[in-house]
Amino acid sequence: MKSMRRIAKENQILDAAERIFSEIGFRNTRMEDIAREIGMSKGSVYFYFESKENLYMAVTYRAFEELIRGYKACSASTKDENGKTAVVELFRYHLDFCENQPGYYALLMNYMSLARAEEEKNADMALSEAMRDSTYFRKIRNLRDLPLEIVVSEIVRGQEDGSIRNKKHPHLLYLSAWAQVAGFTEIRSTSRKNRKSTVLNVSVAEWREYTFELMSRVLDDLAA
Amino acid sequence: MKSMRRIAKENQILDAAERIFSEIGFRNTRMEDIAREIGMSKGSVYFYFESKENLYMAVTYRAFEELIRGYKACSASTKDENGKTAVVELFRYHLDFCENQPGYYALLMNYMSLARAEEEKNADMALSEAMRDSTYFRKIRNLRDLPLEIVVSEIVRGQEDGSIRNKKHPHLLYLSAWAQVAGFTEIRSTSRKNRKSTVLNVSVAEWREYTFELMSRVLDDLAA
Amino acid sequence: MKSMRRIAKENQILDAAERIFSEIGFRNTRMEDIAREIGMSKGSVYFYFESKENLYMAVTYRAFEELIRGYKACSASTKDENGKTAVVELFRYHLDFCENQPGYYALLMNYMSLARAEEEKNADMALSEAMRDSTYFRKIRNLRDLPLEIVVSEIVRGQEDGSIRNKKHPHLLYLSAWAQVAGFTEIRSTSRKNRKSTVLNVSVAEWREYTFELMSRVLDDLAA
Amino acid sequence: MKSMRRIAKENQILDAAERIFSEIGFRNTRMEDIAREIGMSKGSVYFYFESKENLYMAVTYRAFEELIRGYKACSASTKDENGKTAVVELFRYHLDFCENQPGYYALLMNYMSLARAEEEKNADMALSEAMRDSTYFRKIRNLRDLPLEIVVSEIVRGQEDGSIRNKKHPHLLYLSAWAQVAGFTEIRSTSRKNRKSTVLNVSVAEWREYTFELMSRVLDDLAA
DNA sequence: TATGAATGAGAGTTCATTCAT
DNA sequence: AATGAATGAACTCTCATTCAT
Repeated sequence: MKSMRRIAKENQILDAAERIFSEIGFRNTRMEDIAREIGMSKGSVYFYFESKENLYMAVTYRAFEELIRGYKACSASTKDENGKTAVVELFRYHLDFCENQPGYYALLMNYMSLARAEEEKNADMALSEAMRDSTYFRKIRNLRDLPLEIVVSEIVRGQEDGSIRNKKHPHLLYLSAWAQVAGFTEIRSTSRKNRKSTVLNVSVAEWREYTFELMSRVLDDLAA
Repeated sequence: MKSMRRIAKENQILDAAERIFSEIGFRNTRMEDIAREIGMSKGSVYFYFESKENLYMAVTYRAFEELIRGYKACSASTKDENGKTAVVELFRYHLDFCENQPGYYALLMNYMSLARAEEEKNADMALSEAMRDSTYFRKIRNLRDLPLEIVVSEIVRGQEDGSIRNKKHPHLLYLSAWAQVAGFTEIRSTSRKNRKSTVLNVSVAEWREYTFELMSRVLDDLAA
Repeated sequence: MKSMRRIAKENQILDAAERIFSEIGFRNTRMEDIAREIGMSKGSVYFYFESKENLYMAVTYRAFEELIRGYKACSASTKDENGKTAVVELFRYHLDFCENQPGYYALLMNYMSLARAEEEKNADMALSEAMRDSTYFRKIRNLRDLPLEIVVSEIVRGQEDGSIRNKKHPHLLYLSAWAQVAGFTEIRSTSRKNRKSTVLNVSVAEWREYTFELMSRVLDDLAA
Repeated sequence: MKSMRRIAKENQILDAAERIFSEIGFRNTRMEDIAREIGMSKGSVYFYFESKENLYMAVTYRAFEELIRGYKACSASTKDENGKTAVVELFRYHLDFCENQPGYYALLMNYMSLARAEEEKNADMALSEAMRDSTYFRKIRNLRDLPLEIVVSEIVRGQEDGSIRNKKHPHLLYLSAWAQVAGFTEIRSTSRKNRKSTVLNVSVAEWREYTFELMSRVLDDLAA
C-alpha cells in the first residue's frame, strides 16, 4: 500500500516529467532535468520510477486517467441532452484538454503508435521496447479504448434519437470528427509556444468555432 | 559545381536518411545507421553533410522541393478546371504525397515548429539551434510558403468563379481543409506501419474518400 | 558549499591533469588518461570539470594561486632585507617553483598567450575559445598581474634604498631579469625529463648560480 | 634525382606548413589546412611527404639548414673582428631569425626535446615516435650541434684574443647568453601576434638593445 | 528515503591516411 | 601528378543507471 507521502512525491515527479517531456520530447529530456525541476536528485527519481521509459509511461497513464475522468464527467453532464450535443461537447472537452495540457496530444499519439507497433510485432523501435515492458503500458490498455467507446456510444445515441442524421458508420463519423480536432490541435501546436491568437491572420478563436460548426454540420449531414 | 557523381551520392544518402529519420525519429537515428544502410562508413557521410542536423535539414529541404514541384504540376494540370476542383486536387495530391513519402509529414511539421521557434526567439530547443544554423534551413524559407500561396490563390479563384460558394476568409478555409488532411494523416500514420487497410473496422479508402467529400462540402458551403 | 571530499577529489584530478598535461601537452592528453591515472572513469572526471578546457584552466588557476601564495610569502620573509635581496629571492623562488612543478612554466606561458589573444580579438586559435570561456580563465585575471606588481614594487624599493643602483625603468629591469629566468627554465626543461645534472658538460647547479650572479650584477649595475 | 618542379612544390608545401605549424601548433594543424593554404588537395601533400610527422620534421630540417647557413655567413663576415663581436653578432642574428620566422623557435625547441627524449629512451611521447622515425630527423642530427659549435669556437677565440675577459667555461657562457636570447624571444612571442612595439610600457627596441648590452657586459666580465 | 558520486556504453565528430581514377 | 572520396580509429562529451552512505 502506497503511503500518502509517496503518492504526493510521485505526482510531483509526474508533473515535472509531463511538463518537460511535452516541451522537448522524450529523447531530449534528461532525468536530471526532471529532478532539478523539483529540487530533487536524480537518484531519488529512480527511487520512485525504475526507468525513464517507466516514468514516461506513468505520465501517459496519468494523462489517460485524467482524460477519461473528463470524458465521463462530460458524458454525464450531457446525459439529458441529445446525442449530437453530447458528441460535440466531448470533442470540445478533448480539444480543451489538449490546449491546456501542452504535449498531452503527443503522449496520446505516441502511445497509440507503441500499441500498434506491439500488435504488429514491429521490432523497429528498439527504444520503445522498454516502454512496452513498463507496468503502466499494460495498465493503459484497460483505458485506452474508453474515449472511443464513449464517443461512439453517444454517436449511436444521437443516430437513434435523430439528432445525428448522418447515418454513416459511427466509427467513420468518429474518425472524421477526430481528424478535424487532431488536425486543429496539430497545426495549432506547431505555432503554440507563444500565446498568439492568430494563425495566418485568422483568429484562432474563430477558426476553432468554425471547426465545431463544421463538425456539427457533418453530424447533421445537411448535405446528404 | 557539383559533379553528377556527387549529386547522386548525396541523394543516396538523403534517401537513406529520410527513410530512417522518418522511421525512428531524429534523435533515435545514428549516423552510423544511415551510413550502414547504404554500405558506407560514418566518416563518408560527413564528407557530404557537415552534421547530423545539416543532413536532417537537407532531407527536409529536398522534401519541400519535391512537394512544391508536385503542387505546381498539380496546379498546372487543373488550370482549365474550376477553382474548387483545383483546391481539392491539391489536397488530394498533398495527402498522396504524405502517404507515399513516409515521415514526410513529420519533417514538414518539424520545420514549421523550428521556424516558429526562431521567430519567437524561443531558446527552449537547444538541440534545434544547429538545425536553424544549417544552410538548408535558410534555403527552405524561400519555399515554405509556396504551398499555402498556391492553395490560397486557387481558393480565391474558386470564390470568384463561383465554384466555391463559401465566402469565408480564404485562410480560414485553407486551415479548415488542411486540418482535415493533417488529422487524417496523423491518425492514419499512427497505425501505418503495416499496410492494413482498415482502422477501427473502417476501410481506410472509404474514410479517405469521405474526408474529401466533407472538404468538398465545406467549400460548397451547402449549409450556409 | 563544496564538501571536503569534493575538494579533495578535485585536487586529485588536478594533480593528475597537471602531471599529464605538462608531460605530453594539452592536445595529446586524453581525458581517459587523466581518469585512469587516478583509477577513475572518464565520466567521473566530467562530474567535476565540465570540459577538457575547463579542467586545463582549473589547473592553470591552481598553479597561479600557488605561485602567488609563494610570492607573497617570499616577499614577506624579506621585508627586513633590502630591495635587491627581495628581488633576487623572488626570482629564485620563481625558478624553484618551475623546477619543482614540471610544466608549470608552460601553463603560465600558455595563459599569457590566451590572454593576449583575447585582448587582440585574435580568432586564430579556435581551440582556445573554450579555454577563454572557462570560468577559471576569468578568475585568473584577478591574479595574473600580481607577480609582476610584487616584483616591480620590490625593484622600486631597491632603487630607493640604494641596493639597486641600476636606475633603468623598473619594468625594463623586470623584463631583463625575467628573461634570464625564463630562458634558463626553457632550455633546462628541454632536457629535463631525466634528472641529469649537467647540460653541455656544464653543471646545472653552477649554471643556475651563475644566472643569479648575473642578475645580481645587473641590478648592481656595476658597469654603468 | 629530384626534378626542379618537385623541389619547388616541396618548398611550397614546406612554406605553408611552417606558417601554420608555427601559428597553431603541430596537433592543431590539419593536413587539409596546409593543402588548402596553397590550393592543393590533401592527397597531393601525401605525394610529397609520407606523413604529417615527416612533413613536420622536414620543416624543422629546412629551418635548421637556413639557420646554419646564416650562422656560417655571420661567422664569416666577422672573421676579421674580435671574438666577442663575433659572438654578439651571432646571437643578434639568431634573435633576428626567430623574430622574422615566427615559430621557428618552437620548432627548434621541439626538436631538442625530441632528441633528448630519444637519448633517454623516454617512451612517454607516443606521438613523437613517428617524428623520430622520419628520415629528416636523422638528417638533422648532422646539423643540430653546428650552431653551438660555431658560437663556442668564437667564444674560445674571444677568450684567446682578449676580447672576452670572462674566463668561465665557454659552455657556461654560451648557456648564459643563449638563455637571455631565448627568454627574450619567449616573452616577446607570448605577446607577438600583434606588432606592438611595447611590452609593459617598455619599448621592445630598448629592451632588445639592453639585452645585448647585458650580454656584452657578461662577456666583458667587468665586474669579476 | 535521499543524494552525491561513479560508471560505461555509446553518439557525434574529426582527421590522418589510403585509394581509385 | 593530382584529386575527390572513402575509411576507421580516436577523441570529447552525454546520460541512464547504479551504488555507498
